Amino acid sequence: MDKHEIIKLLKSQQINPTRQRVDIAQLLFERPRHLCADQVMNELSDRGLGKASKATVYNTLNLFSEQGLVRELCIDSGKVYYDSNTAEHHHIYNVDTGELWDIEARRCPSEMVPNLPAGTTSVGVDVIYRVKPQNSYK
Amino acid sequence: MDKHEIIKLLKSQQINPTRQRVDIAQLLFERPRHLCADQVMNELSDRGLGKASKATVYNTLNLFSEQGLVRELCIDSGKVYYDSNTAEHHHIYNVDTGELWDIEARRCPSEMVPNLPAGTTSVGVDVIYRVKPQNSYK
DNA sequence: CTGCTTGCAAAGGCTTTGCAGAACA
DNA sequence: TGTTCTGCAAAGCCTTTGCAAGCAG
Repeated sequence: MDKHEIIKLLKSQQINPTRQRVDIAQLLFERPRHLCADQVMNELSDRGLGKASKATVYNTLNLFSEQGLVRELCIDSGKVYYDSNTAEHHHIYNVDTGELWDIEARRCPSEMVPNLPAGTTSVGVDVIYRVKPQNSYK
Repeated sequence: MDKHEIIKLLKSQQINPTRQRVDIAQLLFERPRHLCADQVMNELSDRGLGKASKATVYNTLNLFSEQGLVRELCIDSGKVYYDSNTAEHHHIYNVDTGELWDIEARRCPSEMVPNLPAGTTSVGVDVIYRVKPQNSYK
């Protein structure tokens, strides 16, 4: 996704495309990724991209998430990952190595979808398959 | 589950049944529950049960989790919940109110279980249906 | 004694907040 | 000039750690 498309994307969500926001969006949307705040900070400086302060990175990621551009991922407590793939999908997580893969969502037969509590409506479903190396002792 | 059973349960997992551990286990196993560390601390003092220090509560919950007596739940980042229901099951989480319900695991037809990455083996699957009140603006 | 537990306080990691200065329209 | 952002530092929350004192066999 080039800079022009990024700006269009941000504007489409009523997000003012400031330099920092565009830079962060470029990292996220160059391909489907899972990034946490400090990875964003590091990549910004490792590449030629302009830097952003910690506060701005957090603000921006929260903003993107509120606007539905990314999806917050709660894999293991401690830190939040932001998933730039907003299509419905599930995850496989290697608890030993931290690797995280997207997998296509398995569409369940309708009789397998649970009844939601009265008065509630669905916001989404998170499915995480946790795996470990076959010869791990954990 | 009475005190005697609790002690037997702990011993069965090679856990020395100290006073603090038994008290914490009683909270968890009186019925299927989802508790985080500070809730455990509060309940210990709110009821006649003997108190435990923060460090001990955390150590104990981690110990129980390592020994498979409880399951760590990562619902929203920030804090860890410990689920005393270790039977295979899924969850419904109300993002507005924080309510959390157990639901029976839907056993998927085998063709819906994803292929795991080569060299890995399954540790478990977490499924969380996120819901909100029907008239919430969130 | 010796090893395991506890509890306090300090340290640590991640995230949010307050606020002054900068940028932009 | 007014609004919106940014960035620094401080504060906040949850959790872990270091270590001395306590307890049990």
